[in-house]
Amino acid sequence: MSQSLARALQILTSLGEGERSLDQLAGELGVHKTTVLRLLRTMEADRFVRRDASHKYRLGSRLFALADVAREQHVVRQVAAPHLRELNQKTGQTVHLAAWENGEVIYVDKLDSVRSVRMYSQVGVPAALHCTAVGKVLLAAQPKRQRDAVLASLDYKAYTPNTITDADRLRDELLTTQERGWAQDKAEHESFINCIGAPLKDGSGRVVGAVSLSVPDVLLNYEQVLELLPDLLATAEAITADYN
Amino acid sequence: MSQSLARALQILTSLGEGERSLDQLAGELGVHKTTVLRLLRTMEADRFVRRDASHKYRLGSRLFALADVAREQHVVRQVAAPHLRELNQKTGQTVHLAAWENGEVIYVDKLDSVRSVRMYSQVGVPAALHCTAVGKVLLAAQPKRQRDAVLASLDYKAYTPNTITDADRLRDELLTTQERGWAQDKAEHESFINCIGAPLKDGSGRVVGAVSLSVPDVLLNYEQVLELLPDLLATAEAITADYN
DNA sequence: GTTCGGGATTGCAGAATACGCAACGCGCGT
DNA sequence: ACGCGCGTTGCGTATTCTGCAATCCCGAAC
Repeated sequence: MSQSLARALQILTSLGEGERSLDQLAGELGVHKTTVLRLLRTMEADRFVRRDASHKYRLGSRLFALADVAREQHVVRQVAAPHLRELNQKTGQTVHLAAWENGEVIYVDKLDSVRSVRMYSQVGVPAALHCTAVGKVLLAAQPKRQRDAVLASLDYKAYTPNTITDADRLRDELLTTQERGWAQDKAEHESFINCIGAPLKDGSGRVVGAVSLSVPDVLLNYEQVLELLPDLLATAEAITADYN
Repeated sequence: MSQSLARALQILTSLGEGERSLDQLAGELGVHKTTVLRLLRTMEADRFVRRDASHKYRLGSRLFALADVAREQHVVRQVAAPHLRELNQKTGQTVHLAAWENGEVIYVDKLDSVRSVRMYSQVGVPAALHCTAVGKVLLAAQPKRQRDAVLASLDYKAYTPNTITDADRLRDELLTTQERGWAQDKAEHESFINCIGAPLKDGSGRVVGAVSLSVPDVLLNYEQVLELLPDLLATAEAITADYN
C-alpha cells in the first residue's frame, strides 16, 4: 500500500535481528542503496534507528519508549498482570499471556518459571496456532467463518511427534477445547513440555486473551499438570471478573 | 527525506501517547484521512499498529519484540547492567544510564531507588543537556566543534531556580566537569533532587555513556551525596574496565 | 423497518515524491 | 601512493503517493 513505508518497516524488522550495513540492507530488500539510505536517514532523525561510528545501523532508542507504552496499552495485560504474577508464584511454573491480533496470536506477557528452565517463547512474537494451548484457546473462540479460514491456511508444521498436522483433527480439538473451556498441549510444540490454557473474557463475554501454564515433564508429568488446572481456571475467572 | 515514512513515524509517536482514531490522526498530521489510512494499513500488516473493534488505532506488538532487541543491542547497556545493579543495591539510590545518540542524550537504563521515591525520567526519552548530570558529562565529552554548536542551540529552560540558563556559565561548568571527571546537578532539573554523574569509556578511551546517582534531599543533602562519589566513580571505572 | 448521519473506504487523475543511475568523496588497507 | 569498498550526492524520470469526491457500512434514532 505504501511502498516506502513497507520497506522501512522491513528494515526495522531486519535490524531487529542484528546490526546491518547499508549494502546489507539494500541487498536484503532488493533495492538501490540510495533508497535505503534515505529511509534510514528519515528514521534516524526520529531516533527509530541509530548508527554507530563504523556506519552500522541499529535500532534506535525511540523504540524503547514506544514499546513501554505499547505494552501498557494492551488492556488485557494491565488487568491480567497481577493475577498472572499470583499464578506464577503459586504454581512456580511458566505463565504466558496471549492475545488475538490481526489474525495471529501474540504473546503479550510472560513470567518465567521459578526453576530456571527458560522457554524460548518471546513477548511480541506470534505463537503457533495448531500446537500451543493459547493458540487453540483463541482460535476456538473465533467466529466460525474466520476459524475455518484460518484452519485452511495453516501450515501444520510438525514441531514434535505429537503435533496435530491436519485441519480435521485440529477442528475436533478446537471443539473439545471450546466445550470443556480449556486447551491442552501435550508436548505438541516442544517435546517434554506440556501446557494447559484458558480463555479470558471481557465484560461482554467476548474472548480477549488466553493464559497458559507450561511445565517441562522433568518437573511434572501431564497428569500432574492437570492438577494445576483449578489454579489456572481460577486465575482466568479472576481476570475475567476484573473487567466490570 | 521520505515524506510518507516521516508521517508514519509521526503516527507511531502520536500513538505512543494513546489510542487515536483515523480522523484524529489526520488532524494531527494535517493530511487527508486517506493518506493516514494507507499508512496505517501498511503498518498494521506488519503488526506495528493494531486496531481494536471500534476502529481505534494503537501500537502493535511487533514494537515490543523490537524494543527488547533494541535494548539488548545497546552495547553500553549490556556491559553496564550488572555494575549498575550493584551500585543501586549498595547505595540504595536511583541509578541512570545514558548514552549520546544523534545529538541528544538518551536514558538507556534506569534502576529505581529502593525507597519508593520514583523519579519521572523514562528510558528511551531524551534528557535535558544543561541541567542533568548525565547531560553535562556527555556534552563535556563531545568534540569542541559539536559542543559549541550544541551550546548555541540549547533553549536553557529554567526547570528550577538553580538551572544554568546561559551558554557561558554552562561552558564553564562543562570545563569543570571535564577536569574533575564527574558532573553535578544541584537541584537544577528537579527541585530537591541532587545528582552526580560520571563518564563511561570504551577500550579506546572514547566516552560512550554516563552513569548517575540521583538523591532527593529528604534523604541526603548535597554534601552527603558527595560521599557516594567514590562508589559512583568505582562503578564507572569497573564498566570502563569491562570494555577490554 | 426505515431513514439519517458519521465515519471508514474506494477509484481516479494529477503531481509531488521517491527511485535508480552514475559520478564523487572518503577512509582503509595493501 | 594507490586502489578498492562503501557511503554519499545531484539529477531526470516515472512511479508512487496524495487529496478529492463519491460510495459504502454500521449504528442510532424515529
